[in-house]
Amino acid sequence: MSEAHYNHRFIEHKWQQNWREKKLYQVENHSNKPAYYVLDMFPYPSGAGLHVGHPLGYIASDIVSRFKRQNGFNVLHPMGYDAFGLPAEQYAIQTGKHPAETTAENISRYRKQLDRIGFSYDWSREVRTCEPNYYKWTQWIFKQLFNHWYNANSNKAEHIDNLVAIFENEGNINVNHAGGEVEAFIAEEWLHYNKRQKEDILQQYRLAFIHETTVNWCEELGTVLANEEVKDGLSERGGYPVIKKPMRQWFLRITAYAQRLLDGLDTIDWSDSIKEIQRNWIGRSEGASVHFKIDQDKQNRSLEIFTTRPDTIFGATFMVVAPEHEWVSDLITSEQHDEATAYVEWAKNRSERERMSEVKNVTGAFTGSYCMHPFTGKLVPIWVADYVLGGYGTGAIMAVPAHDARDHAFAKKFGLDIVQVISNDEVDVQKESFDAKHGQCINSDFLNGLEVKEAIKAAIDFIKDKNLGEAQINYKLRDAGFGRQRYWGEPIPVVFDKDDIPSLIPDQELPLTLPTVESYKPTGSGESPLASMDEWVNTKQGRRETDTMPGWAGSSWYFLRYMDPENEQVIASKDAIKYWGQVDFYLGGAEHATGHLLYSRFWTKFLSDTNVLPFDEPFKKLVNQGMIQGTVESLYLRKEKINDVSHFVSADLVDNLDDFTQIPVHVDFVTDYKKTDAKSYLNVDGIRQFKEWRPEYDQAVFECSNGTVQNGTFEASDDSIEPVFYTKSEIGKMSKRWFNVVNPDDICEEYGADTLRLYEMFLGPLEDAKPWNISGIDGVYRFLKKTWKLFVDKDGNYLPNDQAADKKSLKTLHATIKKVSDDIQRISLNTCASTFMIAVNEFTEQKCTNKEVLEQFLIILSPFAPHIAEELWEMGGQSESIALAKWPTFDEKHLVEDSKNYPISINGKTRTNLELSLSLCKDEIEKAVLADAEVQKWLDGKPPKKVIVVPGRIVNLVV
RNA sequence: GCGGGUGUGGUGAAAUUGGUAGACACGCUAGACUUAGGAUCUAGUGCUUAACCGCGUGAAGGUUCGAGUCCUUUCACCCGCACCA
Repeated sequence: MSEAHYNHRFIEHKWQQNWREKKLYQVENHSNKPAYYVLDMFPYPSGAGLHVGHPLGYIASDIVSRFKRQNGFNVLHPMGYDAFGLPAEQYAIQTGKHPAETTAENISRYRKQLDRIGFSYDWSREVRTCEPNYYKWTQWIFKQLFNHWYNANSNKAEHIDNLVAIFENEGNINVNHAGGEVEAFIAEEWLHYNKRQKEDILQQYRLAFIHETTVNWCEELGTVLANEEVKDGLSERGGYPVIKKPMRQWFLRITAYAQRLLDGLDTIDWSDSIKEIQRNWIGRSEGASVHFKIDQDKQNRSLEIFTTRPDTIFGATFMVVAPEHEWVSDLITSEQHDEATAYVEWAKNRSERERMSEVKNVTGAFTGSYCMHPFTGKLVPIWVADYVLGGYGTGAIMAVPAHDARDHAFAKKFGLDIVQVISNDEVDVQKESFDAKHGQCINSDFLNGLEVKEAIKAAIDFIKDKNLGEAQINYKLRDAGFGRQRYWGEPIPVVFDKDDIPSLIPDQELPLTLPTVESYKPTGSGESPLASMDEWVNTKQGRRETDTMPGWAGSSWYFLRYMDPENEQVIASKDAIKYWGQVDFYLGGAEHATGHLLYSRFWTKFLSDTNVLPFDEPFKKLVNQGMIQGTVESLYLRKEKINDVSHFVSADLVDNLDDFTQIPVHVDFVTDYKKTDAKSYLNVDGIRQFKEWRPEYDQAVFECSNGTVQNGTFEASDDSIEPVFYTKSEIGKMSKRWFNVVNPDDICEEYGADTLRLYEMFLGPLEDAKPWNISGIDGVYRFLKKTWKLFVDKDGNYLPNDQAADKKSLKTLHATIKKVSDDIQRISLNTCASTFMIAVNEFTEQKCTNKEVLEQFLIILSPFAPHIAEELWEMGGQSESIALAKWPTFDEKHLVEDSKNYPISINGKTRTNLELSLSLCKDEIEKAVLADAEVQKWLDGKPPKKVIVVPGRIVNLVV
């Protein structure tokens, strides 16, 4: 006897247990079916648990997985955890609880939440980046990077031993590599270098290398941050100030792959916006490097600059070097010493934040030195200014104030010459620079009369001919800092000997496991908590590296480990990698555009160079799900206290926002939260709850338009009984921080996982950001109940039977098959949900009881709502899971119509409809339309000027 | 400033190749039924109008028999990058 009513709690529990026991979603690495790999970006298991936004992408990818499985693919659909990270460590600092412990707890909570939603993950393949048997391979990849260099001739990574062999034979004269600048040496010299010198040279070549640089130092977090982790001079996590500080750091030479990372974008199916973000980040620009001979230089040196506008070289009236430029102190003359040195010191000590916030405010100083203009031979002064960046190009520029806004501002401020060299009709270059890349050269000797584009070519040719420089390509992309002064990360498998020369620990000692420490507090000296563990740090081979790897290390290759998670010999077997190949479908947030998504592409290319992988792009197709937003509720608080008492003011009374700060309020206290057509507000009870929650405001006054509330009593200014204290409602992130989190568990409890799944899809296009709004969920729940009623009557009897299906039902079924099959493939999952609703409405109307039709419908519904589909499938006597059922084939013949209700438009406006046979030809249709009484009325007896007949679509008359 | 994206009812949104704009839902309005529910069913619901007409996809032009869709200009909002020479 089945349940008469749709009971989601019972059904979902039953089937989740059944799938688990049968290991239904476990897959093998061998199959005669084609492989398909569907991957979610694995989560960082935070203490807050999942909110309804997280599963959005997981639901979509689960639908694709189930769809592919039913279409005959062997589908790899795994899940795991990105388990190293700062929050667990900060929690440990506060509580002393080991990060491994909190991480494990968070993971088990995540798992429970995920299980309730009915995903088809193969959990036997779960990976956790913090497990030694996982990070063993992260360390192994690091070792490979250390042991390789980038050969710019063969355009791939090669083993460092090959490089050493070359050095021993012929020095580095013929070596063309991507990496640091190295002075030329011959074999003889190499052989005479000592160990230290050799290693210093090799460090310029290795893809993982240690290097003294200025880093983004965050005092508060006690760590170095990558550029990506710094936003506007503040740490992305926590918002603490970040300054520049010199430090010895591990780096990965991602810049070696800049061009390939750029080129590879053309081969993958990702959104334009993500590709553009990456292109922008890599920041390729073409131009020329030019040497400007320094006047009166004892060493006879030339200042090398990079420009994308060599066509404007005759307009270069001064030079600028960055304060970090290595020759700055040499360039500063004794007359200029005091002023220029003071400036350089000042500029170097400015924090990132100060530099950014004062972009408009140009600063700089004259060094006292001059360069010789390579084209004219004139002397041009050399300035130092921090608008030129030490890290880009050569850290020096030729300034062309007439055609570059920044140079222009600088010239104006310091009274330097402005010489126009590109003609234009719009701007007076003495007042404003003309930066556009078009116009003709003037005042430019042999370039005169040339268009900008031609002039660039001509100038580069000249530069090359005269040996003044060469054509050059620069990238904004920087090498990636790889060391973190943190505990909760992968130890870097390196020891330093007594001469401080780094070497790798041998493979058989991997994994180098993370020891237990007494304190997780950073040492403050910039070293990780590991540094205080003498017995761990000091080994026979030397002193261990105490930095750990950054968060992105483990996530840069995790998709490979799912293929063969237990393998102890290699990161994954060749066979497994060959069978599964690239990720066919990758789903996750767009916020990883310049982090994870770039680093994993880099590692994949590297592993491809070293023959670990047969492909060099990790993710063939990428879809970015939009954020599910929440409504943030806040109260307006006067910045100034009145008589030492805090005053909150109802939103309708607030005029000048500058006088107020916004204090977030827990949405549970708010009346009419998110109801349509109602403004949300606090009543007396809400105010009381708020004060209990934030006791520091216990004495506060709440001003509303109908009175004030203080100490729990409401003094009305009119005859109202209840205060209405309006809150400010804004669409924003769903986050613990804003107290507006909706837990998927609650939705599963009330409406069921199938409703949650279908509703999240129904909400709108997957890639769009959309606010979570509970009110629509009833419609989806009703739909599932209606679906249930197609199969089960009110007494619990199973309804479908073997009576022949009528034509209409077959038409509904096949239209649905077609639409849903197409829409899943173009990831238009919201329209699938509507299509199901239409189908169920039609079947209900048709009183369809044909078992075959209804069961085929269940199959296509099952990726979206697997539990109810499974239950109704079983009721029909099926013994195998619906997840293994074959996706129905669409048959055109059921959709063929013999007539069409033509819209008849007159002058482009639809006026009437006419039912006509589809077998009619154009002329016959025209005749029939003109004969129609309604049409005649519109024609008013006159013949139409023109008749357009589109058979099967529309008829349009022009009168 | 540069790059990417989005603007359609009271709300979430459909409209895949230019062919009946607003599917499917939410909400709302009436009504039915009743084991009074967060139930079910029926009808209506872009604006305007008694109705016809008219007007309607951010705005203004254009192409076309026909434009949400194509072209030009422009406005607003969101996201990313930003002193990158």
